[in-house]
Amino acid sequence: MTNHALLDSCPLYQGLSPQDKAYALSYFDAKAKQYEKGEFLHQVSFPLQRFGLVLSGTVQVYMDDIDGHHIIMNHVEPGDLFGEAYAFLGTDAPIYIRAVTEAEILWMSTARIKAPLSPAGPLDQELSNRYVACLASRTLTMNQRVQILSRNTLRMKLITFLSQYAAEKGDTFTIPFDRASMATYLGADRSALSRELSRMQAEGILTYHRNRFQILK
Amino acid sequence: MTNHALLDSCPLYQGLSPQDKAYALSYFDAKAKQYEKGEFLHQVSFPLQRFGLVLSGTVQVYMDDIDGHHIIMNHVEPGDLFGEAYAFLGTDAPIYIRAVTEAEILWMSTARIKAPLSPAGPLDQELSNRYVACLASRTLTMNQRVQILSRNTLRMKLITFLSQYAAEKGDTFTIPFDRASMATYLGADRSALSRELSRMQAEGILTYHRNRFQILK
DNA sequence: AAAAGTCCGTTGCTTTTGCAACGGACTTTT
DNA sequence: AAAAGTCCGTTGCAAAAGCAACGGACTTTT
Repeated sequence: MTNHALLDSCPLYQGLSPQDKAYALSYFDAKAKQYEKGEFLHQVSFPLQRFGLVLSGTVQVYMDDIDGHHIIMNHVEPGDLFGEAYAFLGTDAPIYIRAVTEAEILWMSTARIKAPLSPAGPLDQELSNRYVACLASRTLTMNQRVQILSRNTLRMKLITFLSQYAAEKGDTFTIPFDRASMATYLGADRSALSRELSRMQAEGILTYHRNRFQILK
Repeated sequence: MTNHALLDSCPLYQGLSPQDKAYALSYFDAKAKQYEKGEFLHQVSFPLQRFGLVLSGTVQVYMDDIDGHHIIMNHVEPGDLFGEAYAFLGTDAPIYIRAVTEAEILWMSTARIKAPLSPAGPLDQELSNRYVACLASRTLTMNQRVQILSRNTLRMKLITFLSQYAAEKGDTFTIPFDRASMATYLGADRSALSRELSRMQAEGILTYHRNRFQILK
């Protein structure tokens, strides 16, 4: 059975009554599926038929470059969506999607968005709008990512990255990355990242332990 | 009068009959406006009410970082859209939009997407789908950008950047950037970029003159 | 409890990059 | 035609960052 409590943390379902949630689940033709740690949810160069909502666990969307480096496109935690754009376009998706931990995914279809029932039910337009809003928000998220990656020193990337968390969560927060993933996410080397974090801590800019950070000034 | 020929190069209007184009223009409540070189189309922290289609000229969407560097979010040429996501969400847009050259912009509204007429005309759903497809494509474009920026050496950024053009246009192509903008787009220093390009030319990887490139291997 | 595995900080070394500054080719203005 | 402006390559130098390797703390497995 699908976890209705978690659905509330996803903008697609947020605040809907139980009946409306049930309607929404059928609107998106939602199907849950379980994955083991390390399992691939999608392989390069297949079209992505559906987009996913992470119900539990963590998922990463990434590409590989020639040197064998991963490029993290999207790091997905419970309540977050992935693949909305690919699913709508139906084009080949040159990405890997992999379960970082054991994970449960709710797979959904865009068919009703593209071809609404006629006459459309009262909720249909609302759900369509929510989906489009998610798609638009994705653009904003990626803008933030570009903002980080465009900085030309690692320190500035870090400051931008951490500021974005601080803006949302306050001075103290936990990030969903280990060091290696964080480095990949920032487009940098892990040791260079550790070194820079050390320096910034020594300079009194911040404090941290593992993936928990506190910004001091 | 709006240039109907150019509309055909925009996925929103492509292939529509003249009557359908006229309908589409009213569907999006399209209004054209002229801008001088250097003029701002939008300033930081105002909500963006409409999204734009560049009819002529060039427009850049960018942010500024603390050091006064520009971060190019979107470089927009005739036939391209900008601001689709902000316009739909109606949130504050922390960006500058500026005419790089004299430009004519077709400003459009998302009102009909959010609240379709009922009953909807036969074209309405098609136009809505086209808009959403544009939004989804934007995500893919930004993915490509992230792919470039995630690379950890300038050379790899360059190879990724140029490969993306080569994949689309073949071995020889012209890019829409001068060196300074190209460097900003790659998140790098202009002189470092020039240096790396020189090296790659010396190594026989490519040939270039100004913004025209030929990939040799 | 030992062994294996994971995560992370550290460091030496080399390469890359940013920064600042200059000059040449070319275009536009006056 | 001179002057001003723009664009771009070049270079010296200092700082930054990648790479590789090691070791310690901690967790999980056997």
